[in-house]
Amino acid sequence: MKKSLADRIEQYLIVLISRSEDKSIEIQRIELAETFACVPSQVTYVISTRFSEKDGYITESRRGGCGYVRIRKSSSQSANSALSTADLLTFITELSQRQLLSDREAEMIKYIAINSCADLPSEYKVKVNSEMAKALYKYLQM
Amino acid sequence: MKKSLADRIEQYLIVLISRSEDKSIEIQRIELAETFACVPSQVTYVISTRFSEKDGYITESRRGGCGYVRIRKSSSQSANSALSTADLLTFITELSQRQLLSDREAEMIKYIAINSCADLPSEYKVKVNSEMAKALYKYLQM
DNA sequence: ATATAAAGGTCAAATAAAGTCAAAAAGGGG
DNA sequence: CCCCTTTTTGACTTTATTTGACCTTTATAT
Repeated sequence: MKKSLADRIEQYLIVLISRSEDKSIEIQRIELAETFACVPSQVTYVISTRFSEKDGYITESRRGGCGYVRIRKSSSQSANSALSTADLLTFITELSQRQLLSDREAEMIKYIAINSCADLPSEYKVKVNSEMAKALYKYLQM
Repeated sequence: MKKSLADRIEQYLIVLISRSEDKSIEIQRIELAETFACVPSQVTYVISTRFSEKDGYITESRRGGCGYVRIRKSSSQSANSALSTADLLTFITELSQRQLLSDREAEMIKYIAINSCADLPSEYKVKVNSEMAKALYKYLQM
């Protein structure tokens, strides 16, 4: 499947969020646009179509000099039932840091996590993500 | 009996599906129409008359830039999708036999596969399974 | 204070697909 | 030949993405 530019930017941001300490990132719209060689409003488009409140994210921004866009995983729901893809990736990274997963295993499972529910309706996506985390956790306990 | 255009397109798609790793293909309607030198809606016609749910297929699509039509052979009709999950497990076993996965990796991924979509509506379960197979396959190619 | 530069925001147009629907054409059986 | 079903076509609709022109906000230099 050929990925659209919007899809690629989305994945990039998801990975960044998952790698972040506190499940939140701060980017510069212009910089990201340069990275992907596109117009800045493309970034705005991606954020508004894929990182909305409905998708479980909260965004803030500031204009002017030293402006930024912050995307944060809204933690309200992350307790038990719903896990964003970024959360799941973070979780996998943690397992790897605790040496419960090898680097290769972590990478592979991340790849699976990103792709296997990529275009599921978001209420199911968060569910699969959280089940996947649970399964992984349980498997490694045994 | 002369074969109609619709028949030829049907055959073509059936071959593509049968050759695919996970019994699912993703096409671009316009592209296929060009291949057969016909109007795009001819493709829609073929899909709706020969690849319907009743025929044992599930289709999804997306409009707009980088749009696609995905056709998937649904491995079990409505009852339960144990078979489809079984297919995925078989596939994972094969990867392990071909030494693309270690024993531990195969076991772990099987465990995840079984649990992560256990109580999803079956049309989505089948889909996650097939995406998972596809992701695995693609990851190991890299 | 004010001006200016440096962000980000908005919105609509352009482009790229796919879907719908009904009319026209083509077959096939009686 | 006539009627019915299937196929073929194309005009129009809907949805998604990409691009760019113009607007607003904020920090900083004068």
